[in-house]
Amino acid sequence: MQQSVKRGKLAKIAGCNIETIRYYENIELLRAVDRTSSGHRVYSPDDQARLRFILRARELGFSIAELRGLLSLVYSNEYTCGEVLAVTNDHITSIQRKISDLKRLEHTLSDMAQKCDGGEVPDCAIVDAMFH
Amino acid sequence: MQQSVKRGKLAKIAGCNIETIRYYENIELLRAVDRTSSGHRVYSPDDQARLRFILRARELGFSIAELRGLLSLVYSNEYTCGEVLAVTNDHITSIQRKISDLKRLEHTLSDMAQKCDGGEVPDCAIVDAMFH
DNA sequence: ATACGCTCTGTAGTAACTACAGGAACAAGG
DNA sequence: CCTTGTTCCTGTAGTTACTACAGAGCGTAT
Repeated sequence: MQQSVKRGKLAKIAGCNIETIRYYENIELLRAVDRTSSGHRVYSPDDQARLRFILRARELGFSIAELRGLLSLVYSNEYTCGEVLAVTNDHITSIQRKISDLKRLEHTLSDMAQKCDGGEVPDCAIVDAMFH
Repeated sequence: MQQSVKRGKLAKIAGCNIETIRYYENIELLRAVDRTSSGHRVYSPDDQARLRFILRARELGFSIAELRGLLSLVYSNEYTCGEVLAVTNDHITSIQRKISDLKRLEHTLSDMAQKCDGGEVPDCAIVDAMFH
């Protein structure tokens, strides 16, 4: 009971929106935590750690589906370093793919922008390119 | 009437899902096109060009909000090259920001993965890092 | 005439939250 | 003890850009 907090305070210390916590409970990323007699949620230090883990993984771009896999590994108390590494490497690959897609996009757009003189006339290489 | 098509065929030649076209009509990116007497939509070559423009801009990563601005410029018949270039440059900037965010993420993850030996033991640098 | 495929409509689902409304509970001041 | 203000509860709807489905009507080929 020492470091228990309610939802508002947890949101503040964890650095997320208060509604996000309820959302994570709804989709069962967080367990249905203990309540006071009047129904207010009470988060133990363990609950707080799990939320921090979730938020950190989300910051690192893991989807909630990926995260579910990660959490069940970690909380099974039977995970191996290799299993976690595999999930992480998959994720790195998908980030690299996104980066190269965006770079290609940037190139295309920069090329288009360069052909455009930015003048006052309604004859624009960008528009032409978009119409093909 | 020469090159008019219905929704299914338009989707096929434009390379999008048939429902996407109706969606664009709902949100008023595409106008409510002419109908046959029985209510089937009929797309003129102009309608087809506008759809291609929209799909191409979406491929280039313009959001629908940005696209709306672009379309009203282009279809006002009063746009200048400079105006289009400004929208495009904003968009390039936002893509560059996304790229650098993703690169930072990739670095963090790669660092974590490198510290992890991928072994069979349940003691993982990645998990440690996620718990802080 | 019948079968098959395309089109119509409205509605609900996707991801990952965020926001709001209406009501109960808690904490502090007078 | 009462009032006020903040926090909490619930359910529901909105966000972005689509996609999917159900049930009905229409078009065409045999």
